[in-house]
Amino acid sequence: MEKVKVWNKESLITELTQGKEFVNQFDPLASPEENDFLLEKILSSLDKSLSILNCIVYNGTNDPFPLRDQGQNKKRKKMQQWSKQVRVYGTELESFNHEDGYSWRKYGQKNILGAIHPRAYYRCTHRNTQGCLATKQVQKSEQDPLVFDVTYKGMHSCKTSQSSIFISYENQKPNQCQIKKQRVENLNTIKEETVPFTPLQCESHNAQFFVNSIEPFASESMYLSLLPNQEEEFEMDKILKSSESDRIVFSSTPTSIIDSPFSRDWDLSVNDQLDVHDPNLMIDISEYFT
DNA sequence: CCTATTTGACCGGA
DNA sequence: TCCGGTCAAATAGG
Repeated sequence: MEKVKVWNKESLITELTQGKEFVNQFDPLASPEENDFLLEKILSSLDKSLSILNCIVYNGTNDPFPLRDQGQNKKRKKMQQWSKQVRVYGTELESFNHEDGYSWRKYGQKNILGAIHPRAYYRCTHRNTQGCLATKQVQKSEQDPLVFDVTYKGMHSCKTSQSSIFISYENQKPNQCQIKKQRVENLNTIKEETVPFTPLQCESHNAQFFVNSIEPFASESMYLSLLPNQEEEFEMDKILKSSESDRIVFSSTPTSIIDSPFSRDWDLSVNDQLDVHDPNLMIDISEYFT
């Protein structure tokens, strides 16, 4: 399972604050060298902030990447579309394969006029089997070779997501926590069973997760993946391992997104609860279920 | 053999 | 007609 680095809001605030500091220090009367230096710092802060935003967990809104022309009662575009930039690290650079919770199949690549890098076209692997029409386009950024522009088109209608824990906000009563285990029996049917999973259990197992990714098409839910080195006694991991095609819905409380513990905590006042091995972020999920 | 990727051909909107 | 997006045959690889 691929790990995706996650940053928290504090890092974002730190970066932005730092950027603001640099802006404040900017003095038109200062030497060009000094201001160049400051400008570089400002740009760097903004760049880092953007990177953090690209990785940060989305919570409260249904559409973290709103369309520009999403106005009033105007006709919707034929297909929803949103873009984001993804920064890659180390070895990912060579073979860009950003794990976003869905499986994609490449179906084309084009050189784009005026662009240095070609654009790659992907569609959902389950297009043929489940008629899922989601697609995405990936193009290396010209400004930063570590950044990829990713444009998503269409919503996923497919039901499979391998080896992911799926936290769902929907239809929950307060202070309940359960795992819905979904097994894809065949291409058309999904068998679902509910496994109780209390906050106590979360705590006793010291459940820690890497946030894998949060995608706009999963805006009311999020994918988490288990830490690979905590597998032995951890019940959920056993469940995960029981089938390649298992999908686990890890359900929690809220009656509304706004009141969601995620929207509260996902403002990532994640401080002490977090075991931070920079730059990866681990989240003790027990705090979200109290 | 099956599935995924590559890549030139093709299509259609501007 | 140009160009971005998709198709599909060829190819790769397990």
